[in-house]
Order: sequence, then structure tokens, then C-alpha cells
Amino acid sequence: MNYFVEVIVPLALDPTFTYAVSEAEYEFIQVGMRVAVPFGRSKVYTAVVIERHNRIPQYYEAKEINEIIDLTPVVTEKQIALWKWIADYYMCTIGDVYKSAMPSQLLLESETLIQYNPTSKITPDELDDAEYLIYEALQVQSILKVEEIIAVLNRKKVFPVINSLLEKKVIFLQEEMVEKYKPKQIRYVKLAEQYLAENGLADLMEIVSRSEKQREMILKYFQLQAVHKKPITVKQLVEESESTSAVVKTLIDKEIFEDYYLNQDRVIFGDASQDIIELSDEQSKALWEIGQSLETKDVTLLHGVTASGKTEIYIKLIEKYIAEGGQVLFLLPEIGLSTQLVMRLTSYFGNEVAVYNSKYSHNERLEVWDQVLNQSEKAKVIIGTRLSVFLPFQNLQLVVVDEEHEGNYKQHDPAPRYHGRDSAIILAKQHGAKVVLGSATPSLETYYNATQGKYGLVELTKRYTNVVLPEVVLVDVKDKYKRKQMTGHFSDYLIDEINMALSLEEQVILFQNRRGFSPVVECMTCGAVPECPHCDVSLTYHKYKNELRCHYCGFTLPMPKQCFRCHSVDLNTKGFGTEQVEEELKELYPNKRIARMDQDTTRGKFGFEKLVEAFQARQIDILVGTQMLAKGFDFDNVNLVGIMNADNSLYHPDFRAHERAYQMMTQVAGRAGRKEKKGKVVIQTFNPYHNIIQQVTTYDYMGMYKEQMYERYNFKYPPFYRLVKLTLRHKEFEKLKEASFWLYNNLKEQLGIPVLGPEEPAINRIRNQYIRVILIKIPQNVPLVKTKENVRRILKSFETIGAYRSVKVVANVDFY
DNA sequence: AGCACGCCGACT
DNA sequence: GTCGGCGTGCTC
Repeated sequence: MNYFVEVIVPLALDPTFTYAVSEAEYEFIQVGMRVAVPFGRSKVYTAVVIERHNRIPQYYEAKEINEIIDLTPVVTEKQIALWKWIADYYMCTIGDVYKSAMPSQLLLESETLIQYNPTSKITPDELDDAEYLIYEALQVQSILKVEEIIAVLNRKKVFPVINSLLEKKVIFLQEEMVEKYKPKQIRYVKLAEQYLAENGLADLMEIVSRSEKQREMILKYFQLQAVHKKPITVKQLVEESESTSAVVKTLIDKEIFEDYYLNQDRVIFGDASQDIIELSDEQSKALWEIGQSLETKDVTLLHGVTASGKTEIYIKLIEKYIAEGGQVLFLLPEIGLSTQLVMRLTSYFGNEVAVYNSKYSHNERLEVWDQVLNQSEKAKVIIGTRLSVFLPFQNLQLVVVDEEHEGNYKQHDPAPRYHGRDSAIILAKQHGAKVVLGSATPSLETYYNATQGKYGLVELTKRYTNVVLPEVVLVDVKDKYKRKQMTGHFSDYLIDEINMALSLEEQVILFQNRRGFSPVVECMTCGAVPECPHCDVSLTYHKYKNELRCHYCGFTLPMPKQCFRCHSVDLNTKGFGTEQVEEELKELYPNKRIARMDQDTTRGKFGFEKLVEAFQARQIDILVGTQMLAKGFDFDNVNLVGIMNADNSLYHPDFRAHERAYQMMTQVAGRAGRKEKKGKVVIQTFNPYHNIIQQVTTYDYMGMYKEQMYERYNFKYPPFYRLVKLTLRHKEFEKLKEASFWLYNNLKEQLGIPVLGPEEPAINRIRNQYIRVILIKIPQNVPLVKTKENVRRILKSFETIGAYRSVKVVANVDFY
């Protein structure tokens, strides 16, 4: 009998791979265990077993695995099923998913090591120069890495030399698996067993009667034990008894104490607080409705206006599910921007919460993984970003997706290009768990699903403290300019409002959806605008460093003194960003404390938190910022919010621009008046009669929904059509053009559904690569899976055409 | 994706 | 003559 395992390797390769195992290994291995496998000529990868079988491969000989890494599975079958779903749905390989789903420590690294062969009979004069250099180096250091050999020889190609040395048997290769994770351990003490009996303490006192220090320590131990009922660390014991570790050592030597080590969990929160959450009538009703809805529907949308107190409802829900022993996943679009919410949940649930996101250290991530896998008490609730859908849940009962409409849930850059919310719904389905989606401004897709009865719907129309929604005032900037009532980018009305707020010692938030000082520099003589030499975009002016910067590739240029084309010195800046708003404010309010919040000022590790804290502590009077401001932070002392320019968010060449603009403005507006007082929102715009702006002012979500849905229907967009975007890149314009037409024509002919393109995007070159985009629109009545299979097939045949092989194609499903 | 192999141009 | 460029094919 032959024994094989089917494994996934952490590479962007479609197939799974077959390896041979011995009978004993076969018996031992379970699906979900990791094995180290040789792959290609000299690599060793950590693969995960997804099947055990006896089918002998017909066209090749299976290699043997190197070793089995785990004693028990670290990946569950449900996880593998989810990986398959993601790979299928988002059109990537399962290896891509595997690679990004696992904590890096579980994906061991292989490093090729070169070792001197002591039994070699070759003498140095039989070697050429390069070979001799390596030989010599190995006399000093018996093991060398390939990269060290590169350094020794001072050249890149070293394999021929290594190969020749291997042939001459001067050296041999060693593939060493490096286990990177070492759990941080803490030393604890406990009483030796014989003293655990009733009269143990008395016996002990007898034994140590001659040492006061030892007696004290033992008494302290009993005391601590009685109070905390938890394991006692050596450190704690030494500190509390004001003693030294020498005393501990003596007691251990006397076999009174025993020491032992436990892994420290690096993510530590305090004990659960005794916060008592009292729901308002409105909230209780919503909670009850969610419960009812989840009886029949797997997914329910909680649509509640800003500051309607969704968090309290989530907490009550979570409490109910963990009381039943289930695991709960709480998804956020971005941890960094939700500090307040995370604090709220962690302080409420204390040690039962674990946070999982990519910014945490690898060790912390691995700890959370293990806790979830082992259903630890410390990980009943997982708060995390989209990445958390990959955790090895055992008994998931509830998933909450907060700010469900956020674009951050979608991963764009490296494959897998998955959507956190949608993947979470699939994850929940596997576990038979319930899903609650929450938002003040639900995405059209979700709201559509709710109106179609696919999801349940619960609405909260009142704010938590019964404060009315802020009043929204529109300022027609065009008119204000005409009447000369503008100071810089501030209308007289907005200035009056700011003055009023400041005089009441309230804080003000101003929103400008663009960072930097002013986006572009223009020559006033010839109209030339400096552009990035690698990308097809204009450079952005950053006053702080007085330089021009490309937001796509990071290229920078010192601010030129003259126009690059006509050498005129008359250069001017067009448009404006957060930095300019901040400048103008400093002139208007020289005595006030003004701060700016955008990607540039929050870059540092806790830059964002620091700003939030400073604002909370009222050390900032006026805060200017980008989108970041819109993401759930609640401050009591803000009643005025100004939107500097509502228009630039309206005119993106994107079918979601209007929906996004509505969501963003509504969210920003929601920052105003969260406590007792009714807030005010001032929107400066050139288009006060634009529908979206009108809908924002009247909080007309339904109006926006209906109008946008009408457009989506007419122009064949989601939710009526599913979109797949194919992006092609190549450094040669002509080749790319030809290749993209070939692909377009084949898709068009074979799919029989709308295919658009191949379009040259507005930015048609990034990092010296030209770009073309093809858009596939899949109607509701056309089978999705079948269509994607066809697209895959066509892409395969595209790849077999020699001339197009160097053209990179990336598929992005549901890219919005 | 990596990575080796193999075939072509620019230098010791 | 070699070094190093990139196109091509393969990985169980």
C-alpha cells in the first residue's frame, strides 16, 4: 500500500501537491497538520495537509515529506473550506489565502545552509579560486548561509560554485527549519504537594522556624493564595514579601516550593469592569427585534443613526452569546481608528476579549490564534479587522460587523482580495452562527439584501440620549465668493459659528477630504503642472517639507523655483488640503490650539491615539482632518462640525462616489452634538442643490437609497450586477494594448455578458508600468460560479500565449 | 510566486 | 572569452 498526503504550499500556485508518507506517518497525520516538504530544487516549505489518500500519482513521482511539524491539527477543516471559498470566489490561489491567513510563525522559514564536510578528502590545491574562498571561509565558520557566500565571493551567482563543491563533496547542504516563535514564559511557584494537606502550614513553620525571611515568605504565599486564588509568580512573591530571589531558591532547594513556567499571554487586559449598561427603551426594543429577526434570518442589519447607541446593543448581544459558551467575532474596518470602541469592549469584557490585527506583533497574533483554537476563556470575544475571519474558530456563534459599509473591509493590494464582511458571512454560515451588520449609513448592497428579505432589518431612528440629530446648514460658496464674504476658504457664516462655539469653550471639528497643503502646483504662465516621472499623476505639494510628492509611488521632488517647461517663476497652488486649512486657521485664530489629523500627522506608532487623547483632554480647540474623523470617535464637547468643501467627494469617476459622499458627510456630521446639546453642521459647497447634499441635510437615507438604486439599475452596477475587474500591467504600452484587446475580445465573445474596456484608467501608468482595465458585469440571473470558471479558463489560455506572458493580470472580484 | 536554465549583448 | 540581462518552464 502506498500512502500520500495532499498539501497546500504557501505559494501563489493553483494546484495542491502530493507527497509520499510512510504508513506510520499516514496513521499519525490528520488533516490540518503542518508538514515540512521539499519543494523544487532546494526549498523547504511549511505545507498544510488537506487530505490523506492512497492514489499513486501517474505522471510524476511524489517526493517524501521531510517531517511532520504538529502533534495535533493547527488548522480546522472549516478553515480550509473557507480558504477554498475565498480562493474560488475572489479568483486567487488557495496558497495565497493560506499564506496570508496563517500567523507567520506557523509558516516556518527555510534557510539554505552550507556545511563543510569533515570527511572530505579534497586538498585545497584541487580547488579553483572561488571554491577555495568558500573552503577557507568554512574553516573559520563551519556553516554558511547562501547569502554569506554571496558576500564572501562578492558576486550574485554562487550556485555554480556551490554545485561544483557539492559534486566534489567538499560541502553539503542542510535545510534547517527555524522555529521563530518562543513564547515568553513566566516563572511561578507553588507549594510542594506534601504541604498541601490541612496541617501543611504548621509543618512548614516548624521546618523554617529558624529563618524569619523564609517564614515570612511562606506566610505571604498563603496570604496571596487566599486573596487571588491564582497562580503566584516568583516576581510577585519576592516583591510582596519584600524579600529576595535567594530566599525563593532556598525554599525550592528545601523542596518546600516548586517552580514552574507558564507562557505569558502578551495581550493582557484588566478584569472585566462592573460597568452596568442600561439600555434605553429604544435600544431594548432594537435588541429584542434583533433577537426576533435572528430566529429566522442568519444575517440582520442594524441600521441606526449616528450616536444611536449601537455599541450598547452589541455588548448585550455578545454577552448573551458568550453566556451560552459560544465564540464571538467582532469585526471593525480598521483597529487603529476605533480605539474608543475597542477600549469600551475590552473594559466591559475584560480578560474574555482578545484583539487581533495585523499591527500587533507576531507573537501576540500567534497567542490569539492558539487561544481561539483551544477555545480559551481569554478569547471568547475576538475584536479584529478582516484578518480575523481566518482564525481557527471552534464554536463561533455570533459575528458582528460594525460600520458594515466601510470600504476598508475589502483587501485590494495583495491577493487574496477578499471582503471581510462577506467572508465573515460565509464563515458564520459554516458555523451556523448569526451575523449582525451595523451601520448608520448601510452600503446599498446590504440595504438591498435587507429590503429583499434576505437579511433581517432593525432600525434605530433616535439618538441614544434623545438628542436630536444635528442641524445641517448649507453655505453656497459660489455666492459667498461673489459677495466677497470668504476669508481664504472660510465663509463668514462658518467663521461666525466657529467664533460662537469657541466662545462657549466648545471644540470644533473641520473636515477637509484631502491631505497635503494643496494638491497641485501650476505654472501661471504656461499652465504646466509637474507630474510624477513614474506614474501618470500630478505631484502633490506638501508645505511642511516644501516638496512635491507622488501619492502612488512615493517619489519626491524639492519644490521647484521655476516652471520646468517655461522657467517662469510664477508658480501657484491650486485647490486646497488639510494643511492649508490648518494654515488659514492659524492666521484666523492665532491664540487657539489648532491640530491636524491626516495620514501625515498620525503616521507614528501612536500618532492617532495621541491626537485623540489630546482632543479628549480638550488640549485642542479646532481639529482639522480627513476621513479619519468620520470613523466613530465620540466627543462630548463638539457641537460644531464644518465640512470645508463638500464637492470634491462628489466628483470621483466611480459609480460609488455618491453613495460614499453621502456616507462620509453623514458620518462626519454625526460627530456633532453627541451629548445633551443639539449640534450643528456647516457644509460649504458650490452645489447646494445637488441631490446628495440635499439628502445629507435632511438625513434622507431612503431618498439617497432609492435614487442611487435607480442609477445602479440603469447603469448595470451592483447590487444588480456583480463586477469583476481585471487589471493588466506591462511596461510596454503597445504590447499591453494588444494583449488587453485580445483578452477583451475573448471575454466578450465567450461570456455573452457585458464586458467593458479595455479602458485606460485616469492614472494610466504607475511605477513605469502601463495599466489597462477590463470590467466584467455579471447579471443577477447568470450563474456566478460558472462565469468565474469561464473567466479563469480564458485567463489560462491568455497565459499560454507566449507574447503576452509578461503581461500581469490581476482579477479583483467585488472590487468596490 | 520563486528559481534555475538557457540564450543573447557589454565589458575585463 | 565572462558577467549579467531577461524570456521560459517547472514546482508534487
